[in-house]
Amino acid sequence: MAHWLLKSEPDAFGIENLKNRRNQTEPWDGVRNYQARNMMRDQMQVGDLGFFYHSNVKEPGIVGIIEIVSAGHPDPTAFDPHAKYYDPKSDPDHPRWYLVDVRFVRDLKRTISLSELKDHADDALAGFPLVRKGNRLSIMPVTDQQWEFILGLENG
DNA sequence: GCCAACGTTGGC
DNA sequence: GCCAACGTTGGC
Repeated sequence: MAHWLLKSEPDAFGIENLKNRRNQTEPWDGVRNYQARNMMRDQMQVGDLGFFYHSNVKEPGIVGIIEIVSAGHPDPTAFDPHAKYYDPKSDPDHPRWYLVDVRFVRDLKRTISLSELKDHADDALAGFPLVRKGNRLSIMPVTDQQWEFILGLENG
C-alpha cells in the first residue's frame, strides 16, 4: 500500500467539504498537471492512504487523512465546456486528464504545518517534495518512512 | 498583494 | 529542439 499527499485550497474544497459529501467521498477532479495525472492514472490503488493538505491559507499544512477508493479514471470535468477546468483537447475517446475518488478517513488532532514540516527538511523529510523550495506539485508520493514520521509529529 | 518558481505554449 | 513569454501556484 502506497501513501500520498494531496493538496487543495480549502476556499475551493477543504476537508470540511469532504466530510459533508455523501459517503464522505469525492472525485478529486480538476487536476491539470501531467505528473499528478500520471500518479493518479498509473500508480494510485484502492486502499492507499493520503494526507489532505490545505494550501493557500494562513497556516498551510496537513489537516487529515483520506483513502483512495477508486483507481484512476477519466476526469469528466475536462469534457464539460461549462466546467471550470474544461479542456477541449480532452475527449472521452482520448481522455487527457484522470482522477481518483477519495474518502475521508479522519482529521488529524492538529494541523501539522508546512513550517513544522520544513524543520525536518534536512533530516527525516529530506527529499520530500513538499518541503523543497518552489514545489508546486499538487499530488506527491510519500514514502513509508516519511508517512510514519509525519504521523509521529501529530502527538508531539 | 508580492513575487519566485515552475509548467506550458508557440514561434522560429 | 530551443527558449522567451506567459499564466499559475502558493508561501509569505
